[in-house]
Amino acid sequence: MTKRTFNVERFFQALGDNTRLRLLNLIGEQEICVCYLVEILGGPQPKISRHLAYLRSAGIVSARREGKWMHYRIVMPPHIGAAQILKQTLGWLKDDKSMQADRVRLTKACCSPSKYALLDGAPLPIPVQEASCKEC
Amino acid sequence: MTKRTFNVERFFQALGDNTRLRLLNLIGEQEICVCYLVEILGGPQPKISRHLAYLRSAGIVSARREGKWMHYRIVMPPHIGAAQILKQTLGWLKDDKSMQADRVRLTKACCSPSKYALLDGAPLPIPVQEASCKEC
DNA sequence: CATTCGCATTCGTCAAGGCGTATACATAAA
DNA sequence: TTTATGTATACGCCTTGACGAATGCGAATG
Repeated sequence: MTKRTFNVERFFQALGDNTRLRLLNLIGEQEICVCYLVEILGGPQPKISRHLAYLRSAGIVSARREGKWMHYRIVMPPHIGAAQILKQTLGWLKDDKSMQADRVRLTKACCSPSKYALLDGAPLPIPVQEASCKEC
Repeated sequence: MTKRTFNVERFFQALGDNTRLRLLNLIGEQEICVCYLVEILGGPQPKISRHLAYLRSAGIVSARREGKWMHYRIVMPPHIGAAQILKQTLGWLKDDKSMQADRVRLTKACCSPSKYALLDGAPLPIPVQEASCKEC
């Protein structure tokens, strides 16, 4: 709704921030509620929200409202080249130590959301495409 | 000499600017003199120099002095993931219309440098690795 | 030497963007 | 209709970085 034309500069700029890379890593192949992202990244909620807005404006993620919860998922850019780079980047993140740690913490949070004040009653992430969540 | 440790954010930020993408596209698999880059991009020389400095600090290019001429070439980042993304990006640029036009103009300049005031007497680009320049 | 040439850096200005804080908005619950 | 909850936006502050213009610096040339 915001950015109609895909912008290459904007695309790379969106990837040039560690918080946004962490968000993309956590979202991965799921459609995930914002509250999980806030919980795992640990920062103030507006910070997360602003970075998600940036990713939206860059056309890298899309949002869906479900009641009072917002679900985010990664959308592949229209340009084949950009899509390949995004996939490659996500794969790259999987090999990163701190990114792996983030995902482990997300998995734990998913398995027992009631232990986290922010997550009590929150909807679980929904795998998209053919991906499956072995742990949960 | 400037940045010792490779920085992921810095890497993507370096790619998030059209002038720098044009520079990387022109350098490609050659070791090329700055004067060509100034000639093709057409802007003021300090602008080109500043962007080249940015790419250097991000560890994406390296510079070599030869007399009064400076030659730039692309260096692959130490991280395999980053290297793959850089290669993919360079390939992506090859498919872009305006980037192709830049390369055509570079080829023309290489074939008759004497026609350009800035390039009279300038050293020709030197292909690196196994790449060959069919046109020149 | 001084000059010229190729390129890099500095300076001042301005816009973009990151952060924390406060607030607005949307939905659901009471 | 009020209140609470989840999320987004607005605001002020500060840093980064892009630009044009001017200047600095190394290497060749006279």
